[in-house]
Amino acid sequence: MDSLRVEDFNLKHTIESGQIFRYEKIGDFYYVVAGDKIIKVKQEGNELLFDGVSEEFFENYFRLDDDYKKIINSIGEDERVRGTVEEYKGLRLMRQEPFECLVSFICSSVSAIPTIKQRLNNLAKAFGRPIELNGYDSHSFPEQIDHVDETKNLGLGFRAKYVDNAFKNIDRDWLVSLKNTSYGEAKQELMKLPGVGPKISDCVLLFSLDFSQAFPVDVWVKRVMEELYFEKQQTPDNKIVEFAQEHFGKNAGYAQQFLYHYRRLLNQPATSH
DNA sequence: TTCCAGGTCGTTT
DNA sequence: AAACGACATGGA
Repeated sequence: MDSLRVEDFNLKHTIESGQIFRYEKIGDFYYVVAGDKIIKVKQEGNELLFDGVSEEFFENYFRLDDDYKKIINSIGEDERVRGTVEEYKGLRLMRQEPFECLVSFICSSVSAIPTIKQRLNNLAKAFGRPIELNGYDSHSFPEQIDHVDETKNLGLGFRAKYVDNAFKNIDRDWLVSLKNTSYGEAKQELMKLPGVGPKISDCVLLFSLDFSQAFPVDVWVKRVMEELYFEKQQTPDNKIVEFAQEHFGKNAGYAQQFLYHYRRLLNQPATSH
């Protein structure tokens, strides 16, 4: 068991804010599956205790390199966001592996989070390999999949063809190389992929490719933005993105994550996961 | 039973 | 350019 001291870090809010889906809480520990690794982690005050991955991997995955104070000061200039930052202080963006992130969010469209988690676990069970840590069993994210036909009931629905295409046709290195382009160009490139529109693109850009200005607009973000910034008037998603990036600046994506988390918990008090 | 969920696509105005 | 219905599935 390794440990790291952290400041302004809240593990619960970070893991349970809809960025990742394949995690389970058992006792005080979260078991997070990322790629072919299981990360076992719990927080005790300003200390994170973890097992299953190197310190280097851990710091990268949880973006401990972010200048958090600077980021929340910046987005907190807006008083509505400042309220959510105070309530959920320590919520961090994570840095996922791009291809796994892309497939995860292709699987996410018009679905509730428990359903998405189930789908990804089905996919891993069918095409990944067994992995284990301290008695916790799971399956790695697949390298490749066979054709996802209807007989294999993974619950993917109409997304099956998009997932199939992603595994067959996306060059992993090309995906990573989008980091070296501009936000606008990277988004355009991602949107050429079948099943990938502006929202999923922004999720991949924000959660895996370090574009912190990306501002994914799902039903919750749309709701909270219209309530707080558009006088409850229906507003097209692209107008919301445009406004947010202008209003919140280069860390708009961080503001988005606080607003999403805040608004979703308004509707689902206590129960969580 | 109906409604909704971290949307996107093809078609029609 | 914007609006609209279809698309699968599971949980409340």
